[in-house]
Amino acid sequence: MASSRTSWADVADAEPAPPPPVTAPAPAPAAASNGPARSSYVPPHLRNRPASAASSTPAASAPPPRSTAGLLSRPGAASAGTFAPSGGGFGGGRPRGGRWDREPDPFADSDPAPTPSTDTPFEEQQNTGINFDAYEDIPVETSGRDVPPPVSTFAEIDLGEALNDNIRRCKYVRPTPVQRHAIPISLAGRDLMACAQTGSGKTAAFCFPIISGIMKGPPAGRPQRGGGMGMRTAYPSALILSPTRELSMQIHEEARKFSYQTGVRVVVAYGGAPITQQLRELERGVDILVATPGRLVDLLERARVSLQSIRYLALDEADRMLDMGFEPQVRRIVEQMDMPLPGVRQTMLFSATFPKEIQKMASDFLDNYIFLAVGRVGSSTELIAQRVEFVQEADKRSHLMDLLHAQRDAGKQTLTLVFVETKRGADSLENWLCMNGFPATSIHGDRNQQEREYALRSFKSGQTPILVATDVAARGLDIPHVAHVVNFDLPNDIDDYVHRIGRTGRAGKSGLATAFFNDNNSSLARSLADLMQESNQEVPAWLLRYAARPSYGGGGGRNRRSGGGSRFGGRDFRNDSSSFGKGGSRGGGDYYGGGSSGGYGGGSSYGGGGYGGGAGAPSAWD
DNA sequence: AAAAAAG
Repeated sequence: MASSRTSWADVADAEPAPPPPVTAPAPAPAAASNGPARSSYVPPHLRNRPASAASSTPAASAPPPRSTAGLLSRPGAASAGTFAPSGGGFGGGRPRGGRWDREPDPFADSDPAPTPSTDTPFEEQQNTGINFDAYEDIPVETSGRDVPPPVSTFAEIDLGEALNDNIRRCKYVRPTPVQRHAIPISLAGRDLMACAQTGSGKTAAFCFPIISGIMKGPPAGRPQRGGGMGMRTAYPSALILSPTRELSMQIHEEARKFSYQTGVRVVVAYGGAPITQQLRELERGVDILVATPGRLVDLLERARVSLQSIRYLALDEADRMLDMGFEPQVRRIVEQMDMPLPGVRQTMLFSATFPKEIQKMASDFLDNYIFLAVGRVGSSTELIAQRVEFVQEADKRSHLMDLLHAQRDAGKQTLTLVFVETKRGADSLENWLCMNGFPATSIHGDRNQQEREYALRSFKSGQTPILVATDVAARGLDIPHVAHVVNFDLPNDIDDYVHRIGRTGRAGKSGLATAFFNDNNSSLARSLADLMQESNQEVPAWLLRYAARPSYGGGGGRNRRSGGGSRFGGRDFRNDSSSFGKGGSRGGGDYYGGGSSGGYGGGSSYGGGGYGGGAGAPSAWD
């Protein structure tokens, strides 16, 4: 995810964002006054329009009159002269400040930098030397019909004044590669399947067009047919789905920054938290709903949310959303509720890894889409030093202790993220670490949401600089200052490994990833060795010997990436004439290239120079 | 086989 902290553009200028200017809110424009006072929420496309237009807004989901959060501060609302200040409505002439909710400042630093207790301040470890010229060399592959050309500046895109202000507040100077390509595609209304790194502004890449589109979008009068929906049903215009609660929270925080003072309302809904507050937020109006699947299904069943006004659908970590565990739920949401069909809505799928099987499945959700791949996997991990050590199960704990001791003795105050395979394993390792005097906490799906959030906060702040985690923390989470990722237990899927180690080495900093390998991981040997080689990492001889062994059940190159060393991050399966459907359980198929001619084959043409180059490209493919 | 996601 692109938080303001990890955006490339942001890193160039690492000061904290200044508080946003205090804009004097104009008197709230009056809205339709011929209806009951409850109609205080006006969809953005009707805002700043003559009252007559607004008055046609169905008021079905209208909240009580205290709810004009976005409206108050929307710059456009300052030109409220067009609004007839007809009395009543939702508040012409209401004193500012009064009972009106002010849009909270999303740029306020609610997430302070870690406060290390020892010598080395984090700031000194921060690499601020971003080489922006490196952008130009990033390999990009697009396919599909009539691909809109990329832009190189935000100025070339008309995102509107309010959005431009927020881009400035986020200190984004230039669009990142994925933004340069994805934003014009999205603004052109095209569906998109994008392979993109996080930390390169992926969240912004789909949020900007959505926000912009909602602001200037066509009046999509709220559907009234059916009548099944109640008065309190919310009709979001955009839906962003993500696989974990914490990732949804993170996207929500980002989206709030991007939509600050635009009048576009972003609401998040996820499980494990009391639903009542989420319902209240929804009642106040929602343009963009960020959600995890389970809670959304709940809301849909309660008819508190309807998807019939959805114009934009975005799946973050799309390959995860469509894998075995999630697919039924996601299909239900996308195909069996009241969501407009592909071709009517606009659909955007983002992920770092896109197995061909999942690409095929995903194409069900898309219409005449463009495939976009930005960057090269091999170089993306070059900033991360990868080590593999042979450690028997029984020796893992003492080995980990050695690592942590060494780190401590080196005087490094660093955040260390330790991945384990099971929730139970996470608990017991955390417990063991604490017993041995290491400040550790843990996050996994059996901990309650409060505990999960507290653990993450405590880790981020440096208060508990060791976090033991299951794969709940493997994807998308932007945790600055993680210097070391330990794969205490290796995952079974190389893609998971890529996502896990991508928690470090972000935003131009170098990172270290250490894996404990033993016989239990032999099925991963081949793909791990390949990945390391392609990332210019030194592969231990013993691992190569493992890799050379015919792996159980696998045979041949089943678990291996093809493409002659090019691991360029994904190819459009539509361009792949060979048959690749055979026997592909996860981890088995060749995701990254079906033919010998990879899009950017030969890797070395990009090696060292442009993208990686130590210049500070984020290194995770998320 | 495990993890995640509803309560």
